[in-house]
Amino acid sequence: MDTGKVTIHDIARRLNIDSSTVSRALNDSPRVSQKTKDKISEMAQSMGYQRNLMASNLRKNVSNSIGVVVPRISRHFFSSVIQGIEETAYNTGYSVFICQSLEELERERNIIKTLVANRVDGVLISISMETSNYDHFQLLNKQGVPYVFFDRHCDIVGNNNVIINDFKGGYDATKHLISKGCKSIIHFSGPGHLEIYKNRLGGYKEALIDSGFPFKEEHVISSKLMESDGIGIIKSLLEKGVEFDGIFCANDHVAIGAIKFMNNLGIKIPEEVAIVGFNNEPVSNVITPSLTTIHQPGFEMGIKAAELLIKNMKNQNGIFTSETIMMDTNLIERNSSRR
Amino acid sequence: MDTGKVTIHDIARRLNIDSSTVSRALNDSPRVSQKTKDKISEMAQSMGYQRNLMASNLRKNVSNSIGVVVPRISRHFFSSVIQGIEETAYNTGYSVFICQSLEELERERNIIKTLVANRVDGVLISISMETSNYDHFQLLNKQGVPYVFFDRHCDIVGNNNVIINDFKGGYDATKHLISKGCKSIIHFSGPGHLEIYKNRLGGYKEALIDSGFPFKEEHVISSKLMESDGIGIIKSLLEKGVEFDGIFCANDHVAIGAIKFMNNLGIKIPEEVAIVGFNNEPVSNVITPSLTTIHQPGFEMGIKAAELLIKNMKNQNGIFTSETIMMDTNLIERNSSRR
DNA sequence: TTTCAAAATACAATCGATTGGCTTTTATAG
DNA sequence: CTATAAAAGCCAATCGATTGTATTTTGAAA
Repeated sequence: MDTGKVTIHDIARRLNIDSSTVSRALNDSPRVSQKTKDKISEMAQSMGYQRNLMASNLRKNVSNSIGVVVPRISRHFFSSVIQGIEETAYNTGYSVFICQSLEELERERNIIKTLVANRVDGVLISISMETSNYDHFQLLNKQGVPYVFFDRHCDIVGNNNVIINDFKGGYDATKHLISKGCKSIIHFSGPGHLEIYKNRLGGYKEALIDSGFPFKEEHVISSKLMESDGIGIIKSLLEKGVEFDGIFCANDHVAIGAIKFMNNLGIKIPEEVAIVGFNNEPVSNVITPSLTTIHQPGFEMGIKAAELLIKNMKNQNGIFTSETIMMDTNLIERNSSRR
Repeated sequence: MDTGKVTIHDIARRLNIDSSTVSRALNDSPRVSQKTKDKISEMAQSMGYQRNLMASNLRKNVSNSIGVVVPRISRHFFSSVIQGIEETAYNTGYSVFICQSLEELERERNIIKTLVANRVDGVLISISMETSNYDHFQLLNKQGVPYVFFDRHCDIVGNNNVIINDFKGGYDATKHLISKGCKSIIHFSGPGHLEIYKNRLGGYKEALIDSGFPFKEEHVISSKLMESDGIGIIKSLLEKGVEFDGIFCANDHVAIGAIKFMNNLGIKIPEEVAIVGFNNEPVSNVITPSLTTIHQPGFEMGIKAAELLIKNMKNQNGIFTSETIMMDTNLIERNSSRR
């Protein structure tokens, strides 16, 4: 079957030499003379040769690519991480497969399978909200594909992780509200099985206790942290007559929903209720009042995660190490808590 | 070299049959008996076999994948288009390579090369702001890789495009401002060589003329449409003493910048200046006042673009057709122009 | 039991690039 | 002019799956 595409054999035939010499020349091997190299690369150029990576990779048994699995690329945080990953990958000659689980476990499973079938050399994963079962990652172990979790990780030991210090983020956010005089602080938490939300909650709890405030179960409300959840939660809190003067939200979206709704009700932010988000999404600086939030170094995280993965990919003497890199957050004070 | 990965040959050896039978069985060929198929798939399962797509694709001379090139995945519009593309691709069995040019021509060039080297079966492109030279797309023609432009297209005939009716969008936005009583409307335009901005500008012009207003060169200001540009442009307009009571922005970001800056100056929106954006980015509904904008059906566009591409990929009898699908926009009225 | 088409399976080439081993060419020294 | 080591290049196997052709097996009819 003639595909119309030029191969090293075509070049070899034209120059009346062997295809192995062409291959070596194009790879700048010392086993080919400069004169021949020049002749070959000129011919390759003029014939419009493009190396077939599928063939090359098959032979070399690598793919020179890494897979990235995120819940959604549209989330600012994830797209900055991806930026960082691509930066490192680009500099080290890897190409990047970006995949979205859309927060669905089923898709996450399929993605892992496809990545394995495509023989990626490594995988970077931030798990979906639905992911509470980790069996599908065993496929990576079985196939000897190194992988690193970033941000949303699993509570399994022996993994490689690059994570945010969510505990400190939650702690700082809560302490900040306390320092602003809040006496009764609600926490909008995420799905309970996700480590990051457990840790943010943990930080919240400890900050309360450290400051001599009681921790109340009923002050923690879990949801999927969508904008609409913010509205619903505020509504039901008011209906139940729960008193509060501060909210720490586990992400910015749910905070935005809450702010919009409270703005409509005429509840004054930050005077009556101060609010802190998490993620530093671009919207957080656009809403009125602007939202105090916890910044996560997404770009740097991407770089670190890719570096850790590549380190593991090179270290293919069968010895897998496990390492967890924790990255620091910082609080950005804006008007939603400035008083 | 033993890679530890199971191949059809390993399965064949274990069952004492030929690897071709294993291959046919796993592909559910009628040439293999049901009994053998069962035996093989059971063994494949238990040995943890995963098809090597690199080998399979090499042999079949396809990759079952399409490449997508966008300026940035973090732009809401592009991520919705990608969602649509993935939807279609997923349903037709293709996997998707997502790549970001980051608005740089150089990266766009490299991406095209890498995609070609990876032998993608087709490419979907939305060009970068720097792209005014189209030579690198010739590589796709030379290699016989079909491609479709979406949103940001080239002004070359014979291409396949799925585009927004930018002219109508610009026309509607301007007409809307006029209907709200604006007498002097400024247009924040994008880089002049991009078709989409030319067309939005064209719509603006026609709407003015249709309504008996003069079109003034000095009312059109071009920039890269970043948030910071919005601030800068307003500043310089005020310094120059240009009078205006309406702004039509070629994207939402530049509009956000302008709104923030005018809010700070105490210029009342929409009373003193009404403003309309373009893209319906999520922030447009978060800023105060909320931004009237032109919605583009990103998701649907992704579906259409992928469908058109796949149609072209199948139609590989050498006859290339060219088709341009134009998608309609609609104006979303919000507070920045409600009066 | 033989016959023979149909069904099932085996053989071998192939996709395009890479690479260890072997042969030819070249250049230098004796 | 020959010997010989180094340089250059060729040969052939290989990566793993697919597929056209050839061969064997099966089962049913004669």
